[in-house]
Amino acid sequence: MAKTKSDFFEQVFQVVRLIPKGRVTSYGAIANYLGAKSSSRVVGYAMNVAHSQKEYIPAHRVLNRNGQLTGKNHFNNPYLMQELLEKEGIKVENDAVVNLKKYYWDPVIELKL
DNA sequence: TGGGTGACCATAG
DNA sequence: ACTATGGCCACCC
Repeated sequence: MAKTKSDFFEQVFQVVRLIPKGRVTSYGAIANYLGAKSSSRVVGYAMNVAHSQKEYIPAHRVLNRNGQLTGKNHFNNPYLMQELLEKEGIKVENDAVVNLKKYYWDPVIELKL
């Protein structure tokens, strides 16, 4: 692993990129996957700079524990996040994912070290 | 070095 | 049901 000042962010981006199309996960799940010591806030912080990354980060697939599109405000257009999700077959209403349990993708379970 | 901030989460009243 | 608060930990100045 290349040692960078933001090695943590890279790991977060890596996991986010691994999220299958049509699936979503939560900040807490990613934080838990990287290690319980990591707080979910840091994951959100990583997403904040995600748009600045060279690689495309499907940040629209990352939601909070409640399934709400809390980060939509950080997209170029607030509607973009919802549209991207619906484009992948995920229904979104009132800034929240419908049937979250059905689309939920937990890296701890799916990637299972 | 230290304080402020945050796209979160859980608990308490 | 809602708001308030603390904890969490990496990043930026």
